[in-house]
Amino acid sequence: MGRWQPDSQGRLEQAALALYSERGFENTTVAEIAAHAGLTERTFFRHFADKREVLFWGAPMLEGLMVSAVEAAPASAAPIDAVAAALEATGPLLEERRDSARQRQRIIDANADLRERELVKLASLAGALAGALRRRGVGEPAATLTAEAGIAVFRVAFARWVSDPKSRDLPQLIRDSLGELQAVTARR
Amino acid sequence: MGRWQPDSQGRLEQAALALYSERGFENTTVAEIAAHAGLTERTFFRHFADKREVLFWGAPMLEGLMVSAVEAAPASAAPIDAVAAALEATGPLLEERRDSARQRQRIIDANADLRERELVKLASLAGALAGALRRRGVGEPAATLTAEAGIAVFRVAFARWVSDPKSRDLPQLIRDSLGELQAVTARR
DNA sequence: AGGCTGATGGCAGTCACTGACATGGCGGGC
DNA sequence: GCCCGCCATGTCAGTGACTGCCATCAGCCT
Repeated sequence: MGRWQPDSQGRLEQAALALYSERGFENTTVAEIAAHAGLTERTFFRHFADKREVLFWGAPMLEGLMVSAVEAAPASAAPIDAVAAALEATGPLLEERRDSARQRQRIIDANADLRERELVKLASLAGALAGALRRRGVGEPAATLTAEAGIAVFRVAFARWVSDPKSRDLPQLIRDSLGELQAVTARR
Repeated sequence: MGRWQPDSQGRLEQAALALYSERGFENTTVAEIAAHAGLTERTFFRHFADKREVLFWGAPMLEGLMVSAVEAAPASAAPIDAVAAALEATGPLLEERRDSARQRQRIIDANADLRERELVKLASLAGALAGALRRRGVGEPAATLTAEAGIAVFRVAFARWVSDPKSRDLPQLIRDSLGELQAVTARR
């Protein structure tokens, strides 16, 4: 038997989610999270850069998924369609974790600091998408604008998917939202 | 003569800008800012909610300006055109303060926490624009998508305006960026 | 004159986060 | 089979952002 219990990071994450849900993010101290995981405060900060980051553990994976999807899109695809494919590519991953996504979103929505951090992650996603587009030869500011518009579509679709318990699946909501964006930005 | 020097808030702001510029946001303590303004740390927090907020003092004014412009747009204007008018309406205000806008942006760009707060302010702008659109009868998700797309356009245009010392004026950059967005999101 | 107000000071406390150093199983090399 | 270095964790002291509470006191109002 090892000197330490296994999966410290996972235990910290579980403890944090439970406490944030029960008493709210602000009313939970890092020391409490660590104690519930059988660890110390100092160890928490070795696994997570700060108290908020526990909730955004999966962001880099999502980012990688989207970037791969842009890269996998046929060279003939228009930038906006490559981005649409990237957004839809997150469908299976998220559908599979719909319940935990919903719990996580409740926690985030209840606290301004967490909403702030969420914006950073979405901005990072937009930056990664824009970079992937530039690697396809898309220039600036087209790459940034396409990526930002895509993230706006994703936000709208994701919000609906999370809030409505019997909404359609995420890729369909993404396609719908993209259609709305195109209708709304169309030149007359 | 009053018991206190006048314009505490202004003195705090000036001291903060100077110190953030000289030694960076992270290497400046609130106590130092307060001391430079001839006040105490406690008073700083009576004027600004937190250490970052000093730099985002003008955001509510910008928000009000944009909302008024949406309200002033003719009822016949399409949502995207009302938003475009709102973005362009910030031109005079910002052109007038181009130098301080540039200094402020250098400070923000140099620090992750400040970039994070900037995202909050932009999201707040988007929310206010979306609300103004809904009051014009625009439904959801069209209102949110139009507002978010507009803010993306503003970000791109503002970044160019700030970074390029001899760029065209802001309203023109906004019109150009909007044109690019429309080109990039157009249905084939 | 007396009392009220509003901006500020002073102070103690909490908590997020950091750096430096100690500890001790475990796995690898010999 | 023993030693040694690694590495995850513990321990501790410190800094700095932010808050609540109460004191102060010039100016204003009555």
